[in-house]
Amino acid sequence: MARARELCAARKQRLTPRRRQVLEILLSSHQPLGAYDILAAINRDGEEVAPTIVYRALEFLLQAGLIHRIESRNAFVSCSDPENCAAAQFLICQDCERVAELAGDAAGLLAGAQDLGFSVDRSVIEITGRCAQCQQHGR
Amino acid sequence: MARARELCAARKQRLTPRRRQVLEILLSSHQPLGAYDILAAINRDGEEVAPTIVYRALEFLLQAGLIHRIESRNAFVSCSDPENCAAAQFLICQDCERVAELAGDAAGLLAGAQDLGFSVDRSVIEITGRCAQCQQHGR
DNA sequence: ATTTGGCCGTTATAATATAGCGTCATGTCG
DNA sequence: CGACATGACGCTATATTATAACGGCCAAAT
Repeated sequence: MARARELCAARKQRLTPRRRQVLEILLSSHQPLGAYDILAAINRDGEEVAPTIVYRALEFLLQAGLIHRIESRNAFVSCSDPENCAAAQFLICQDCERVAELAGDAAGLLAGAQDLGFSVDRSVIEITGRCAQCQQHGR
Repeated sequence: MARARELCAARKQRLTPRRRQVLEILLSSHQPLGAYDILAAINRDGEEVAPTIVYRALEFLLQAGLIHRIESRNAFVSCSDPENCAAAQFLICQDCERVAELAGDAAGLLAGAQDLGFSVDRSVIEITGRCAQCQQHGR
């Protein structure tokens, strides 16, 4: 969160209270949340806010690289390394629903795309399965 | 399409007329289609069918490995190599909307996940950007 | 002080997806 | 053959996810 502030300040982007609130909710969740989960979290605090508000904050946080969208889940998760989050990869456990973010450059994948003359803008790498822990526990 | 029939026959899966129809629509589109696009294509032929019908056919085709879902687009596309489609990768052009499917095993990515004790079920690899052609044409 | 641009809030609606139930077809087994 | 099980289909309804369009407010720049 402190880093998020610094990053935004450095880039002259405004990390407004609303945006902070949404980021805070995502940071303190240890699993991905849907937009309407975030909405519910806000409204649980007594506010009565519309979806569009949440989506706008999410859009900002996404473009700022502070969060990621898990496409295969329609969900959002805070980025573990905002300074350096160009090409994140996720391991998503079907059982415990936890998401691990792998850093690193997707090996040669993006390079391969660029070899084909393709100019990469954004990559989505999501691997679904069962984590080691859930396999052990036979869940 | 012929191969789809063979595959289903070999596996004792029923490629019913409805499923064939949906697959046919996807095969003859050279870009990904949303479920409601497919629905519209069916209804254009004079039928009056509900979304649920399309989603059911899509679900079957997905699990049969005959089509893929493009998660970042909520869209579906026929698989270019159904015999061998465990881990597809897509290059998605923002300008022309075309999707190229790369075969191959995602380099060491999946192996890397497995090294962590993660048992892989399904992988989504979608790279968005601009294809060589669209870059040239300055679109 | 005025303008400008960005953010917020409101209302409404669009787009995507699923639930639940009854029926009919197909295949199985006595 | 007939009874039954299974899976596919179709219908109605509804849930979930996401965006459009407009106006007000406030902070920063002029």
